Amino acid sequence: MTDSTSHVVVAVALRVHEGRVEATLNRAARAPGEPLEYALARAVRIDGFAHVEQLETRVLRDGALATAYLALARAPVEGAPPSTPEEQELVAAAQARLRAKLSYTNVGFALAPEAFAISELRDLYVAALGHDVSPTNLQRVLLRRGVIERVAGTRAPGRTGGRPAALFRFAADRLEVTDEFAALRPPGPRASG
Amino acid sequence: MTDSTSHVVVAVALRVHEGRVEATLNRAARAPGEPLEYALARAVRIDGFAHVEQLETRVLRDGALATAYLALARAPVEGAPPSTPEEQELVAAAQARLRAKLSYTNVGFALAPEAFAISELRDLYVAALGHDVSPTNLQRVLLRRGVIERVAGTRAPGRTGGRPAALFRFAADRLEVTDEFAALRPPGPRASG
DNA sequence: CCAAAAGTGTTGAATGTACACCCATGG
DNA sequence: CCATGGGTGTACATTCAACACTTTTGG
Repeated sequence: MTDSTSHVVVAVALRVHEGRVEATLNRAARAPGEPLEYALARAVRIDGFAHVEQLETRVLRDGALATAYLALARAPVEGAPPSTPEEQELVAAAQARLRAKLSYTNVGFALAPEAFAISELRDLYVAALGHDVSPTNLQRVLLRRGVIERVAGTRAPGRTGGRPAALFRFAADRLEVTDEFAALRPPGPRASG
Repeated sequence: MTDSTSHVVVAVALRVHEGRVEATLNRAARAPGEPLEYALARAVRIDGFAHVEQLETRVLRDGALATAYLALARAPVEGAPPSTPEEQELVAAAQARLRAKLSYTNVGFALAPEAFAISELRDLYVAALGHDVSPTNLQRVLLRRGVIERVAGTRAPGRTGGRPAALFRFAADRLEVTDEFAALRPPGPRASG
C-alpha cells in the first residue's frame, strides 16, 4: 500500500476589514502521528491569531482527508483566497460559526483592536453578521454582560465634527460563553459565580 | 513508510435510560479515500440513530487519527462503555454538546419516544442536563417555541392515582435551531418566517 | 374525601429593541 | 449656531422562573 490517507490541515482565516469579511486559506500536510496543531502551525503563523478552533473534518473530492480550522485575525493574513467550491464551503462554514458565536460569546475580541469606539465595533459586527446592528443597543448589551468595558480616553471626532467617542476594550482575551441561554437554565438563585 | 496515518472513526452513542445517560463507543477504521460516513456506518448501525453529528478530530496517544461522532439513540446501543481517559474525554465532549443543544435546538426528539408525557420528557432533560427542570415551565417553553405539540390520548395514571397525563410529540424529526438567540437579532418587525 | 399527579393562571425579573432626547465637537 | 456623530433615558415587548391554585384520578 502507498500512503494510506494523506491528511491536510486547512486554516481558514477570517478578518474584518473596511466593512468586509476577508477569508484566507492556508494548508499544510500532516505527518504520521503528528498532532494536528503542529501541522496547523506550519500552515499559518499561529500566534498571529487571537482565537483558533477546529471546524470540521471531511474527505475532499480528491480523496484526501482535510481538517479545517477557523482562525480569527485582527491584521491582514497571507494566503490564498478561496477558489474551488470546496474551499468556499469551508469559508461559509467558518463564517456561520463566527456569526453564531458573536451572539453568545465574546469572540469579538479576536477581531477587534485593543481599544475601539462603539461605532467601530458596530461596523465589525455588521460586517460579520450581515445585518444592521444598533450601536446604542450593542453598547448596552455588551456592557451589561460584562463583555466590554470602558477604557480611558476618547477618539477625536473627524472633520465633520461630532462628539468624541468613548473608548472600550474587551474584558477577556479568551473565548467565553457570555449568554448562558436564558432557556432552561438551572433553577434557584442566580448562579452565584 | 508504512501506513502513514491510520484513521479511525469513533461513534459516541448517547441514550437516556432510567434517569441516566448511557454512553457507548464503537469504532471502525477508515479506508483510504473513503468518505467518513461510510466508516461511521461500519462502526454502528447508523439508521438506529435519530441524529448524528461530527464532534471533533484529534490524534490519539497511540498516534492514530480519530474523528468522533455524536449519535443519539432512543433504544439501547451495542458497544463498549468508555474505558480509557481518552474515551472518557470524548464522552464528556459528546455530553457537553448534547447539553448545549438541548437548550436552543429540538435535539430532544432524538432521545424521546414517539409520544410522551411531559413528566417523562422532564426526566430525560434532567438526566441530560444534570440539573432539575420544572415540568410546568418545560411544557410552556417547548410549546411556545413550537418544538413539541399535543397528540391525541392520555397516559393512564399509576396505582397511586393522579390526573392522566396529556401526550405530546416533537414537531420535527430533524435538528432545528429553535431559539434564534434573542441576543443581537436583526432589527425591524419580527422575522416574518 | 384525601393524597397524588398533572395542568393552568398570574406575577415578577431579566433582557432586548425602539426611539426620543441630550451632549460635545468642527466649521 | 447648526449639522454631525455619540451617548443616555425611558417605554415597551418578549421570555422565562416561581408559585399558587385548579383538575382528575386511585384508593
